[in-house]
Amino acid sequence: MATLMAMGRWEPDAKGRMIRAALDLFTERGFEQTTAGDIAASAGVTERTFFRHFADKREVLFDGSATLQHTVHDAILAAPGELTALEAALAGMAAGGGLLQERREFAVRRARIVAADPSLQERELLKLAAMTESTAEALRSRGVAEPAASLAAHSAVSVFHVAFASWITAEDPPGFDVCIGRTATSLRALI
Amino acid sequence: MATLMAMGRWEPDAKGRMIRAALDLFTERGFEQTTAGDIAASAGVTERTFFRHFADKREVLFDGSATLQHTVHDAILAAPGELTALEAALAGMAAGGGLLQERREFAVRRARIVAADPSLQERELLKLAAMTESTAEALRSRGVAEPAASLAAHSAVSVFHVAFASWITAEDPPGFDVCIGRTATSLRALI
DNA sequence: CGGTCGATGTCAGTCACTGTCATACGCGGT
DNA sequence: ACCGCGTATGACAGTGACTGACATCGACCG
Repeated sequence: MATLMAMGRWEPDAKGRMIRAALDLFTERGFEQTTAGDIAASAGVTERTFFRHFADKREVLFDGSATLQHTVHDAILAAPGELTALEAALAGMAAGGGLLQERREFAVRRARIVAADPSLQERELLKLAAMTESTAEALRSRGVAEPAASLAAHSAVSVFHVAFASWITAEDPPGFDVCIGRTATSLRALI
Repeated sequence: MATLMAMGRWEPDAKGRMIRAALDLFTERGFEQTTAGDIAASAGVTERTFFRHFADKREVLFDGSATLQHTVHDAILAAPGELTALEAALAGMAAGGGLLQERREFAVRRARIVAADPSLQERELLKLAAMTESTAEALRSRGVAEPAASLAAHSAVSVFHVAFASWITAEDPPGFDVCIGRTATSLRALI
């Protein structure tokens, strides 16, 4: 029962060590100036092991994205039935924001690294696109038809995106749900 | 006067030949199974020349993106002053759609290739993000404040995205502006 | 104590991309 | 017609991201 998950031959939590090492090295030298071998060595493993844990060099910065996506998806399904499509999707985004809120320091460091490299922004956009599709699927499960489901999903993720930017920038961080609420209000004023 | 632009040492339009060769090879074998050297050889140049014309292998499929972005940007600036932020942004998207409409066959083949490879979807998302930022900047030039400018830009590009998907899928292609109009109507119904 | 399974190390290989230098074409000047 | 000159290209070597194949080690299971 002590070896339920992961753990390799030597020290435990090889994946976590690589994630932390990558965050440090990327902060010091930048993403491009850090090789996969550097990260692996810094974590006490070989380069080959790095690529067994992460599909590519960028993925080391996106370990929590699947969890975030599932949290959002589940929150949408669990939202009160009387909510509109957009309201339910926004409730999901607020739930996802709660996850980030618990590790704001990590989120800020990570955001700085991503902002400095276009290839990391690409990957971030791909994760957001996956969250958009997952959100649309959840809305369809609630009986929302196309193209309303896709549009509501895109709108909600856009709100998440804009709200995240303001939350990460703020010096005195308000709650993520507050940022989402403000941004959603601005969106409603547009139409 | 015959050598105003481009032209290499041998045959003219090396860039155009590489773009067409890439489209053919990607269609036949797929993106990953085609090397940059394959495309170059098929176009009668060396691999090194390929990378002189395109920043990376994926860019060969995104040659028109800068033109599209500028067209959208200019159309927003040229839109009637009495339009709301979202209306002006949507007018820009319709103008951009007009560009794609002129080469629908190319757009369809290209879309199929992109849909089959995640790394190409990443690049497409990055181009859309650039268009979003450019759109937001144009709206700010019209006096729209933040976060309304960013949100209107995100909303308009989302409409463009969803409308494009329906336009590319349709067997009997309606006008792109019609698709945008329908999608925009669905968006307004959300809120 | 031997067998099995999973995570790791090792090594060779492909391909995307880059820097450098030599070369050849088109063009303007004389 | 000849001569430089700028620019696009060819040739070549090198780095780093990733992958496949195989051997090894350690923990658990009987």
